Amino acid sequence: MRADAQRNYDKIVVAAAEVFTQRGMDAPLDEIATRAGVGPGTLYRHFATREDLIDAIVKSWMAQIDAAATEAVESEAPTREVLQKWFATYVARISRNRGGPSKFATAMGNPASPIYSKCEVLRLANDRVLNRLRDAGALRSDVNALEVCRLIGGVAVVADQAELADSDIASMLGVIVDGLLQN
Amino acid sequence: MRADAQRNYDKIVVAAAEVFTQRGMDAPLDEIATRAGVGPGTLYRHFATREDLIDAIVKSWMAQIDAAATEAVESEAPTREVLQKWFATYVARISRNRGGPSKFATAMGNPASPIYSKCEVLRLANDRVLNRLRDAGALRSDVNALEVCRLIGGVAVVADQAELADSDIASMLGVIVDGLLQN
DNA sequence: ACCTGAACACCGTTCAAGT
DNA sequence: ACCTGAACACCGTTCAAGT
Repeated sequence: MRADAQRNYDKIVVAAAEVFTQRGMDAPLDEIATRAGVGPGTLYRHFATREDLIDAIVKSWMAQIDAAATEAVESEAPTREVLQKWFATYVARISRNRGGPSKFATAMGNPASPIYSKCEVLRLANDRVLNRLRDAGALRSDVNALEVCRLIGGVAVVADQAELADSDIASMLGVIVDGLLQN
Repeated sequence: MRADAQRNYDKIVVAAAEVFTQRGMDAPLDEIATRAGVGPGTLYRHFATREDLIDAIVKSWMAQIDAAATEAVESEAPTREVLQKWFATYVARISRNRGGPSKFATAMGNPASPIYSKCEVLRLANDRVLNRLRDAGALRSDVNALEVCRLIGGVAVVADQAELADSDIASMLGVIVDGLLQN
């Protein structure tokens, strides 16, 4: 990539992170271009769709998700608490920007989506945690990581749209945790 | 209301029901006005916001929800099956139009929303079913109807956005059902 | 090869003019 | 009192002209 193109690309990503944080992931792309100091055409040259831009933004979120999953896998706390904490962290991470949970929900399990690879990271992180419980014989047998991503994603979407408090999220997650454990 | 106004109101509601069914609840209002044979200003005179229009449309859905709740309350089938079937019906009803689940999720528990009264109908229907289980001692104690509306609503939103099959919805609901029953 | 910004399209919303 | 439809605003998207 040419030096000036690389510079513009970086400026757009920085501006998008700021605008998405302030106004949510459905914010006008125009505002991002303006803040980055480039024309709208330049934004479109680098990111053909809004989702391509989102993909670049959430890239940096994934390491934190993986770290949280690792912590859950290695934790020696009771299974229930481990799961509850992991889900709470998961929701918090994908809810960093308003409108974000909905983007993940739409892309989850859809290989055609520009952010599909990020959804795969989420799914694999969940899979690691679930496998740890499965080995311990604590998990119900008819459930897979994709399904769990969707269940927890649903909580995140609703919490995002209705602007729920953490305590509301926690009790909703509690129901799902209990539904996943035992028998 | 003047006779011509009433006629236009009715035409708009009929047209909206058709357009929402075909194109979802985020369809252009302009298309509804055109199909109803009225100007855009007339639509705005009768329905100040999109949600006011949605409120008029979903009004006719509520009787079906109530009927399903009554059937669940009076059913003599095992609790698990009763809950599972009730939730499946609930999701199907609020998912009749694409984009619908998200509207309910946003309005649920928000008295300022134009469709709040319809959300209350949903909540009370859920409350009736849950009380039946509570009396039987089958329900966990720390959960209320609003929370359940949100949990099931989350499933509906995700299913709607990812265009999930009924079988996928059923297994997600199964986890929640198990999480709600016993202890 | 990349950038700019004018231009177009689409759609929500308002309001002056009409009945 | 109600309706019409032109007009405006906003925003996504493209593309001819420039470097």
